[in-house]
Amino acid sequence: MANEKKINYVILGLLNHEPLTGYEIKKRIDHSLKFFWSGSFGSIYPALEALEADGCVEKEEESSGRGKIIYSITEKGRALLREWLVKPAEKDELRYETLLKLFFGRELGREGILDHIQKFEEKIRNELLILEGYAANLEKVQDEEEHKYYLLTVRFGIETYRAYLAWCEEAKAVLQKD
Amino acid sequence: MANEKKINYVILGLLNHEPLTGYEIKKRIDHSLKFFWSGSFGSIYPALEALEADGCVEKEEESSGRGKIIYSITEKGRALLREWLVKPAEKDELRYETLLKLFFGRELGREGILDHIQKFEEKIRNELLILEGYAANLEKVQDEEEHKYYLLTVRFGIETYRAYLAWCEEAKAVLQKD
DNA sequence: GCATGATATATCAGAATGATATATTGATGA
DNA sequence: TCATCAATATATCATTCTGATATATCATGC
Repeated sequence: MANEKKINYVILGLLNHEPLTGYEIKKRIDHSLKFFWSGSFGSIYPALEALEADGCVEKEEESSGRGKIIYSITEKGRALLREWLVKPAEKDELRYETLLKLFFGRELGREGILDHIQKFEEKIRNELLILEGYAANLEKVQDEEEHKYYLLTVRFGIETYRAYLAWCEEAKAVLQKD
Repeated sequence: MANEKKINYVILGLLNHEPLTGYEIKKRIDHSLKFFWSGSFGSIYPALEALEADGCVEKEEESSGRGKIIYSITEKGRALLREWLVKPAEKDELRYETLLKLFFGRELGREGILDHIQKFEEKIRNELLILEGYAANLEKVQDEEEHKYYLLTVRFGIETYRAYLAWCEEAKAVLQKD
């Protein structure tokens, strides 16, 4: 089969912490999971419907207001989540357009490639600051057991990004010495 | 628009170095680009047909033998490649299922998470050896201008993977001290 | 001669993206 | 008071891409 709908497990994992609307799930993905996962509305909403039809999540529709739909995980959903969690990770994938352009760099030339590296470096530097902020918070507030795991993913990001920045310096040096 | 067919530029970039069949393109992606890009037959063959209809590549069909189709880039194709190369990279994305499972680690527990980290570490260790082999070769044989850029992408992989391994040690230490 | 693995092209269901459409709520400030 | 704008919220769809499968040929070793 083609990929086994990873979005389902993302949703179940997030709902396992607290009930959420589809919109809030998207926000969690874009903030907390941002550095190692992504997801769009176009996959979230249909997946929520399918999970509900399957009995893995329950919905509670707000009758008043704008009628937002709050989902929570069921015991069946939690079982499905656990089943996936114990299985070995299938795919860890890095997909960097910057590196693709760098690989074909001869056609673009030294200056163009230096531009790409420059932009990459700036983006990483900004995101590193954000990650360091997260880490500082998580190190202070260790009230929930989850935080230990959250902090480990943040630490992964920090160490990776520092390695990226070191590489940027090296790459610039290589390209600048003619 | 939904993503602008990156596979086109991968194909043009590879053909810009030498004429190739669809099958050979897939091999190049799986070996040379493996650490930062991927691509499937299901996207390569249709893309080659479309690029040919567009005049960006030319095909030469082997009349004898199994009738393999060798594609080469045209001037129009090279122009399209250059046009894309100068544009800033749109998306650099990391998508690690291992980190996703780690983030939801509370539900799985310490032992299960240590298993995932162990497997991740082994995979990275193996791939690092391969990358170091590539680097050694590329450092020796600097006969083509391309090699400078190839080496930079390999160096990126090496430094990143070393950071991953350092993180693995840290993560195991954090989880093992109860 | 024949099994096996590599080469080679092709197709397709299913998954996911990114864009767009629509409507409501809350906050700002003129 | 009320206009405006950003954030909240759900939904849909064309396009892209994956991963699997099908089919056939070529090269190699036994």
